[in-house]
Amino acid sequence: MSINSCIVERFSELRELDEQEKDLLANLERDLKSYPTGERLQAIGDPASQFFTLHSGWACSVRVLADGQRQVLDIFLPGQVMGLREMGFDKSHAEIVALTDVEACPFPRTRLKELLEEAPRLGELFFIVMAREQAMLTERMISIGRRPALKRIAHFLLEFKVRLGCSDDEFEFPLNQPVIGDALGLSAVHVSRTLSTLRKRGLVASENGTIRLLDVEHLIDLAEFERGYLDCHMRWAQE
Amino acid sequence: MSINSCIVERFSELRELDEQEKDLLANLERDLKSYPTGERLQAIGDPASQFFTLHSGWACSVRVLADGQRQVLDIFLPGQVMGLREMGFDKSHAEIVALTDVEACPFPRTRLKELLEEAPRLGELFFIVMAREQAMLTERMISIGRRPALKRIAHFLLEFKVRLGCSDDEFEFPLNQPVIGDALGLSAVHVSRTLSTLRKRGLVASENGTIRLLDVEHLIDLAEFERGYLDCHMRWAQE
DNA sequence: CGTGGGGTTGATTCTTATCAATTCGGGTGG
DNA sequence: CCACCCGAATTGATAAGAATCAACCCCACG
Repeated sequence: MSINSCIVERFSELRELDEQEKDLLANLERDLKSYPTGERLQAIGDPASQFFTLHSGWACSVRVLADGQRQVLDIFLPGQVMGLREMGFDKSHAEIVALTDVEACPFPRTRLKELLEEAPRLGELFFIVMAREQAMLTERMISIGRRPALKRIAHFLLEFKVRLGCSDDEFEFPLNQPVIGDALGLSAVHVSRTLSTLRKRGLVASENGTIRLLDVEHLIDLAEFERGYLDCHMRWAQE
Repeated sequence: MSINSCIVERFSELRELDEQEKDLLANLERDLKSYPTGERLQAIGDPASQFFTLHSGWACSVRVLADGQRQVLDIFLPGQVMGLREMGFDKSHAEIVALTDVEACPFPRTRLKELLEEAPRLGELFFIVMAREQAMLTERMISIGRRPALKRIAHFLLEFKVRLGCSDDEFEFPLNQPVIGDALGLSAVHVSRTLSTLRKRGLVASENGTIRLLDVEHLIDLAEFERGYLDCHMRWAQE
């Protein structure tokens, strides 16, 4: 393949893949299209007949309520398959929106079905991927339901440190405050205030799209962040 | 099989099953154990090496925070597989608790793997089941994040009407107010007040474990409940 | 008969939303 | 180069929604 495939990279973290499996996965990421920031890749009510692999940039799925309020459901990073949740439904229940300039590859859901027939051993990996995404959903549900704003945001930031796999404590973070609010069930104004107190406490620093976690241990403590959260071990799939 | 199998019933709603598939599924529900109300089927940190099929009664998965607050993640009804989300992780991230007297069948996760090897066509159905559960999670995340208590509870009640598949507007509803609160990110006290205003408005009535929706149309309107939500069509799996 | 869990109700407090005004920085066009 | 505009972020003042605390009732159950 000419481009390096993010999805192959991701899945390789779960289990050693053979060449056929790698090829099949990489095919899901072959025909990249570019979408500018803010572009809507999928609208509510669209027939749920296609998925997307995200190759570069950040995206999210979001549900808009009657009064204009928004709830962000997922934040997608490169290597993720977007739309898997719509599997089993006729119509999409959420929009998919590009949060930065994005390269993604749309593919029909039948392709996934074919792929699983050709390489049934990949099915298990898709299960694990879905389970991991559910774990992120439930963790955010816990945040929104039971944690105050400060812990919510601290937890949210730590989650990205883990998801991005950066050993460093400074990373690109292109989410603006309204998006953070819509992901965490807060108003943009309150996100601003809360980030500001995190800054005042010397826990984080940020400048134009980059965030730096100044005291990870303290943050983990504050957020009751579970170490090992999201560790999907290769062991599992290899048993 | 001697007992009728709830899980076979459930899966049959998604696709016509052949006899082998039915047998394999029914096997997951063969060795029923009884758990009294309040019993913990699984604890946090338990090795995530087994799942449960729920045969009768209601159960939930719940996460307890350091300060004792709780967030209920799922409410399980008969025919559901409990613990699927832990797939891919070493340790369980949530408790599973019996909300009523319960009959359930624990089985090792390896059984699921074997089953999928013997009947690969069932894999797709498990995907759809997981997607449907994710849809319920996201819908509740939207409630908790963005809907006021009245709409939250209205939506919650309507969801059970759909999940229970009861054409009637009156059904068994064994959840007490603390549990409802923990599922919806509210305090038990506020659940009481909110249910009371729903009653005052003539929208619902309830007595000892039974609830009656007096004005479903109005409730749907109030909750912005999407008709067709959770309709996983047989069509999908049959394509 | 006590006991404890669930439910209700009232008073008060706390967190967060909302509304509004201001600043800042980055683009755009004259 | 500057005036302008716009979106994002900040800050203050106020309001709304829900939590908390507390008292009480009811009832099933030992």
